[in-house]
Order: sequence, then structure tokens, then C-alpha cells
Amino acid sequence: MRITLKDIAKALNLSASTVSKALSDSYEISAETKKTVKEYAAKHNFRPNKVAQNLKTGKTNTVGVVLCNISNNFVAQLLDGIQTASEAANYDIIIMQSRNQEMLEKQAIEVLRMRGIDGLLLTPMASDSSERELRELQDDGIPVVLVDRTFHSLETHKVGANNFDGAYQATIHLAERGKKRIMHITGRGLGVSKERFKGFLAGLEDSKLKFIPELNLEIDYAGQPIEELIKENLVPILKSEARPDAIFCATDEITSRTLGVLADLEIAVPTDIAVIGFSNTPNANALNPALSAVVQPARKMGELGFQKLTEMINSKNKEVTFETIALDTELVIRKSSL
Amino acid sequence: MRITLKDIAKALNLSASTVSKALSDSYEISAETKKTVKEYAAKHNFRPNKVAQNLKTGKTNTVGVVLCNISNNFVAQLLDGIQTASEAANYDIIIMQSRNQEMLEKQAIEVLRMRGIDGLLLTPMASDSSERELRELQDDGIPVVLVDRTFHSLETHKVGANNFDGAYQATIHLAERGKKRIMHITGRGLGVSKERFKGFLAGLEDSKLKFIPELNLEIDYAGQPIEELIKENLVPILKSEARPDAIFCATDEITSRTLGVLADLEIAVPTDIAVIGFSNTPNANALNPALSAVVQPARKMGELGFQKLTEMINSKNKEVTFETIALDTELVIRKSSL
DNA sequence: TTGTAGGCGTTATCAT
DNA sequence: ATGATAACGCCTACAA
Repeated sequence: MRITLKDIAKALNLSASTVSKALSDSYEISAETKKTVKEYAAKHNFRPNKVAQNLKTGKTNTVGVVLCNISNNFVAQLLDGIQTASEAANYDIIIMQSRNQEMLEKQAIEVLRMRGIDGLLLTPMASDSSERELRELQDDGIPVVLVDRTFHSLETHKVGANNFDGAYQATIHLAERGKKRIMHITGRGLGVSKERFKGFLAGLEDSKLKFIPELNLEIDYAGQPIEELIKENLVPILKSEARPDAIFCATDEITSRTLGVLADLEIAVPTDIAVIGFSNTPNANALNPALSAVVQPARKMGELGFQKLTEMINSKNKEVTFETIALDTELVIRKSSL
Repeated sequence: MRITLKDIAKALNLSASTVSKALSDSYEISAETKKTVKEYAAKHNFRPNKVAQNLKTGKTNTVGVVLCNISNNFVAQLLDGIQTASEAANYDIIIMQSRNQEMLEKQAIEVLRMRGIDGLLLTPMASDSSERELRELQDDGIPVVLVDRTFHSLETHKVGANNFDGAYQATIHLAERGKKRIMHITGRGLGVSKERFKGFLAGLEDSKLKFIPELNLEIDYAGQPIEELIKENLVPILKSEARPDAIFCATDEITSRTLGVLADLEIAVPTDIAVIGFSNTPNANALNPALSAVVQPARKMGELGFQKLTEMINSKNKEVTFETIALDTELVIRKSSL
């Protein structure tokens, strides 16, 4: 069984407090005692009970991370950045998924709160999701930083990508390649996609292209089989007069799926239709064809978000002015848009 | 600030213990008192402090999950299964990544142990990684279940895939398609790949094909840029007499990367070389070309692993005979191997 | 330099 | 039906 402070104290004929102090290298304790205690502790593989420590000190040295969906490449990379930063700062992180369900998001926040964390990193589902829970957390003195979804209404630091500009650049690129009829596919109700749509429109405008309503497709993510949905919606458009010569996909998931659909339909990309989209897939060049993509600086976003959070944790009760940071995306041109 | 049991007690002129009992619906408490207490608690948004609860009861209702690398499709799906099962069982899970570093694996286990968990789910890095830490956990009465990497030496329940058979089937498939010179690419030191290699050899043998040593490539995962490594090693082989007419890739990562490399080299798949491999990518049909794959039942594996774990948690001190379960893989034929 | 006592928030036991 | 008390493992004044 696990050994406790008391056990050590008893074994060495010391008091628990002496042992505690010895282990934390208190100046009050003699070198000799420290040595004895530490040796004994090491030998018996003593580990302080964090639960008890937490209860006493109120500090957990742990940051909670609630992500919408770890399977997503972008999110996985974001997490990677968070983890890198947390290791450097010597914090533990507890990861939870909301799986794009607001109930689970709320629940995850609650669990973390009850369990004890020093701060929370969150990619909120919607612009006002879990607001109450988040405010309560803040009222308890636990800072929150929002990542990716910077459109959320909570007042705090937010770190995301420059979605407008990413979409703008991709659109300009297509226009420069001579595309005239550019389709836009996005997910319904995703906050980030709003900015991307604006960027798309601005790109069209600056390229003297008109926005074609028939070529604007909004997929409802909630209805499970995305690929089916895309296919159902896309086929009639491709057969119609409105047939596009390029597609801009606003999200990671949609980009890959659209490519899959086009491959299924044996539509040649980019010959028949050029494709570009937001995507952080690490396999862009194994896709059919190699994918031109707007890449988000996911790792950096994670690191920066974490950094902002620890800043807040370590500067309690100071007044801070909150920032919203939009990191630049990168346009990586491969074959699919040429 | 957060409200505590005591606060409620004070406010209602009750004792803390009465409040505690009322909230847990103890039969000792009158309906009326229960009602008052619960209403007050709800109104003031009381949440029991789990840390204190844990300290007292020793139970955490939490399971630790240590995964090697969440970015991997297979692992992400595994996690999905674990999470589904944990939600059903009303357990919280704490996810940590070992990122394929044994030190981080040990550390993650330690953190979880100190923090308090009722059980651990682990995809161990190597066949004897973190053995001491795991045994200690078991000695503390905290059960451990190993997932995916069933070759680990710890005595406990293990849930993985039938790697031998998956590889065997893929190899047989290639042979049936008339392939004679089948290459094998795998990762160095990955435990699961050993079984897969055996299956590959058995498949060759049963197809009356000989194993060609020049067509056996072992990639060292640790050295970062996998794609570069594959390319470096593959190019000379493709130019040589030994040129294969098919490739069997033993891991998810290698499969995607190999496809990317072949695309870069403008080698036509499957015309020039057929490809099949272990892969759980959700974008198999967006790849170039649509990928034939050995798919692992990742979600099921996660669910089953979690289930085994809760079984152990709830049947403490009973003697159990440990099983090692090998779930069947699925061979999904698409274009790349035809 | 070391020890004692009290408390973090909860629950369990034993009174009342 | 309710309350007082102790305890979980640790930390920290304060006392010795």
C-alpha cells in the first residue's frame, strides 16, 4: 500500500510536520534529518497525496483542457501545442472532449471545477455556450482562456486564427488561377466559418467576381454522415448550369470529405474543378490530388493559449486588459488548386 | 466564491452532517429537511468538492487513460470508444499522452496515481515500459487494463486486435491479385508490428510466395521526418532489380506516408505498384488512390477495454483469471490494391 | 531544530 | 430525525 507522511514520521520517530518540512527542504530542518527523511521516503517510494495537498493548499498545478473533438487534425495539433507548453511550465493537464455537444461541454467544465484546476483552456462550441459555467469559474478566481473560437462572448483572453484573411487569400488565389465560378462549402452554425465566409466574399469582391448564391452550400454537421450530405447536395449543382470551376471549403472536415466525394464521382481535380480549403491534415500530399490548403498555426495557438492562461493564473487579482489574438494562417499551394 | 456544506449548514441552522446526508438522500433525514436543503443548494449552485470527497472516500469515480499519441486516427477512435463507454458508466476520464516517450508515460502514470484514479487504461509504449509503476498501481489496488499493445508483460486484462490475421488477410489479398513481389514496410520496435510481420510471412507462405529480404523495410519512427525516411529508403529499391509490385504497410502512419511518397514520385497506384496497409483513416477514399486497408475495430476496443476495467474496479479482491482479447480486423478493399 | 494543533470539505460513526 | 466528532493526508502557524 501507499505510504503516507505519518508512516514515515512513525518509522523515524519524528512528527508528521517535521517530515513534511524536511521533504520540502524547509530551512527549519537540520541537514541530517532532511537526509534521513528523504532517504527513507525515496526507499519506500513515497509520493505525496495530491488530493490531500490540493485540499489543503487550494492549488492543483493542473490546467483543464476542454476540446470539441480530438479526432480533428487541427484540434490534435492544438492539443500538441498545449501539451508542449504545459510540460515546459511543469503543469499537468486534464483533457476532456465536449464532442460538440453543449451538455457534455458543460459537464466537462463542471467535472474539472469540482475536481480542482487552476485554469481552463476551452474551445467553446458556440458563441454563448456554457456561459454561466464559465462565469462561475471566473468568479471562483479560476481564469479561462478561449482558443480557436474567439467569437465567444466571455470576457477573457482569446487566441485564434485570422480566419478572414485565410479565406481571403485562398479565394484570391483561385481567382488568380482564372477561376470565375467559385463555390463555397461550409458547416452550419460554426462560429469560425462566419469570418471565413466574410473573407471569401471579400476575396471575390477584390477579384471582381460575383457571389453566386447557388454555389453556396451549408452542411449541417449534426446530421451524421457528412460525406453523404455533401454528395447529395453537390451532385445536382455539378449537373446544373451553375457548375463551379472551383470550390473553397471552409473547414477541415469538409475539405477532406469534399475531396473524397469528388474522387467517388470521378471528377478530376483540379482539371475539372479546383479545390482549396482550410485543412491541417498531415497527409495533404497523399490526398487525391495533393491538397492546397489554408493551414492554421495550431501548435502555436495551443502554446500561446496556454501561456496566456498561466500568465493569468500567476497574476491573480491584478487588473488585466484582455486581448483577442488572431494568428496568421498559411496558404500552402499544392496540386488541387492548380 | 464557491459555497460549501458548512455554509449551507450555517445558513439553514443545521449541522454539516445533516446537510451531507440530506443531499445524498439518506433515509435518516426527513423529507422536509431534504427539500429545504436541496432547494437551498440548488439556488446557491452548490457543488460538492470532489477533492474533499476523494480524500474522504478514497473513490474518485475517475479512470485514467494514458495514450501514446492522440493525433493518430486509430488512437483517436479508440479514445472515442473509451469515452462512449465511460459516459454510459458515469465515470469521468482523465486523458494523458505519453507521446511515445517512456519518461512521459511514467510521468503520466505517476500524476494520475497521485491525483487519484480508480483504474487505468493504457496503451503501453513497449513490452516492458513503466512496469514498476504499473505494478505499484496494482499493488495499491488500482486495476490496469492494457489496450492495443497486448504484448506487454504485465499480468492483467488486455484488449487488442488480431494483428496476425489482419496482416495475413491483406497479404493473401495481394497474392490473389497476382502480386508476386510484395514489399513489407514497418516501424522499428513497435510491438504490434511483430505480429503483423508474422501474419505477412504466413500469408506469403500460404500463397507460395517467397519472402524477399530486400523488400523488407523497417523505418525508425524516432527519427522525425518519416516521409523523408521512407523516400530515401524506397527510391533505391524502386530503381533496383528488386522493385516490388505491391507494398504492405504495417502501420497507420506508414501507410499514409507511403502513399504520399508514391504520389510525390508520380508512381501510379495501383497500376505500377499496389498498396494496402493497416489504417484507420476516415479519409481512405479521399486518398490517392482510395486506400485498401486493414481496419482495426478501434471504438470497440476502447469500449471493451473500459468495460473490462470497470469490471475489475467493481470486483476488487475477487480472484480473476486475466484474458487477452484479440478483436478481428476488417479488410476493406478500395482502389489502391486492385 | 522539532513538535503540536488546527483545518481544508467531506463522510461515517455514534450519540442524542 | 438530527448533531457532534473524528478522520482522510497534508500543510502551516505557533509553541516548545
